[in-house]
Amino acid sequence: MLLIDVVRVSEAVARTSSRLGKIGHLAELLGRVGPDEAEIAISYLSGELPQRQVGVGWRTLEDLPQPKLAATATLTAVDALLSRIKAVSGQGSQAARRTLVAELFAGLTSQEQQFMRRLLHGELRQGALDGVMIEAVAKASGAPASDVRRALTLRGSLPAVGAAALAGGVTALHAFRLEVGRAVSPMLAGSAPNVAAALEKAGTPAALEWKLDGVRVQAHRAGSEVKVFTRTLDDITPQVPELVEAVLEMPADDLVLDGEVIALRPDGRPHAFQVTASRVSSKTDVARLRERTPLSVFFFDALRADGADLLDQPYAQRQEALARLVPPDLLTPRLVTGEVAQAEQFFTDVVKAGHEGLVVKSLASPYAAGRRGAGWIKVKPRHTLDLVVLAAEWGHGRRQGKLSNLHLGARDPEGGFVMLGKTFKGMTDELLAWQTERFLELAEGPTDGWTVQVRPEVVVEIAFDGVQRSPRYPGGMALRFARVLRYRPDKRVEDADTVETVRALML
DNA sequence: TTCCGACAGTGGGGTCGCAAT
DNA sequence: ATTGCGACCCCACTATCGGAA
Repeated sequence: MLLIDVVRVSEAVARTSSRLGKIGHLAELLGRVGPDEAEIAISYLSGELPQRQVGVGWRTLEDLPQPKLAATATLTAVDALLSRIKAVSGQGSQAARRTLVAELFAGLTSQEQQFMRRLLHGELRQGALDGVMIEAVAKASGAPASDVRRALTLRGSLPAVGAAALAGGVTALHAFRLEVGRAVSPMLAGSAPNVAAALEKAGTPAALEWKLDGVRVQAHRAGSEVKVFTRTLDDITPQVPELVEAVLEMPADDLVLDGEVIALRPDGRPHAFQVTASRVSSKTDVARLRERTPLSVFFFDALRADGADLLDQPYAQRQEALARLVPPDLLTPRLVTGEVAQAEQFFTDVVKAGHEGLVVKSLASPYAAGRRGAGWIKVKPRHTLDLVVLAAEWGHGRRQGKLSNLHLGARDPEGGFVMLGKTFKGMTDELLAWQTERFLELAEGPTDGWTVQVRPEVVVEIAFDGVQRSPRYPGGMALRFARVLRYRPDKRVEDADTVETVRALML
């Protein structure tokens, strides 16, 4: 199959707003792709590369060779070239990589170049990724979507699952099983504004677990071999020896556990997230790093234990298995209750202990891997500040032509403003239209064609999760997860919060 | 007919490893 | 030694479609 066939379908999908229409276009192509090219086609049309990453980003794609006029590139040829690019990126010069990237793009028409560039950026923007492709695979193979989804959960790769479904239908899908040593898509949580709302969603009584601000880990043990994966299924085993040792001490040699790894201070309070993230991502000198910044692990779920898969068991039963295997000090603190007052007290306690909040879990829910919002709901406290808009950046995609990303500043009592970060979150279309007009009126000073500097006259109420140390911003601090709540036309700039107020929140 | 769950899109700050400067 | 890029850790929120109620 030619790349242009895939590109044309992608464009048709992008033009269709109906999901069923998108699924129809995708399924039609899956019906005519050969078995040796199915994985590549599924991969591209769900916005991924079979190679995952090939070490090519926006900078490498800045200047590309002249496009060809005739579309002759085959899927397999393009795929082979991408594999070579990945191999060179793994060990070799950027010059060699650029040569191969140029070779790839020189063989493509301008239409194909556009597609490949977006694919490499991870910004397909056709309105269809995994969720829609699952339905398309189901339609093309005649298998139920739930079977496709379940196989994906267990296998972690939609191209592999899709190709199997196209070749062998439902039977092939049922052959996918949880395999110790291969990561399962982790179950994700939805969110609620407060504990009462979360309890309502989960149903009572519910389990409330501490939400620790660390890195999600999935630990597998087969005999004396342990592997640890992140949320995106990356293997981080060498970086977390503490966790490996803890799992090896457990009285079972066939298990899969879900938990969170976090760096704690000697007094038991958590380090800033940056400290945990740094430890977990450091690959060199791990032995020395662990002495200075040891990692702790807290497990909250068991996906396999005692030779049995537990994914379909209700939460309460998985907890029993977990408690049998994991020593009490490695269990995530939890409380089962249906009383709102008791739950709110637990929330107050966890925040006072310096942690992020709670995850509220339905006692009946199975481990619905890879989906958000099923039976788990997170609750975190929310801070707010009144800040001043210092600049705005033009948006991309559906926000093209709209000023989107805001530069936020706190008032400096000595005069001027100190930038604390940016946000593009929380804006409705109506708000985007309004702020575009307003900030163009207030535009002032130099522009790089991308960022519009504005007179600091507009006060905006910002919600955020916390203040973190920043090596980037002048005040040495930045807001974490900032989002717009509303504009405050009733407030003057002199009423905005000061740098001192923000600094006090960092301590 | 209305409601709501799931999805895609739009980007945020911080850190590491690696190659180029 | 420093800088820039790519990848990946954490992530919130809105718009939209289409099945559920």
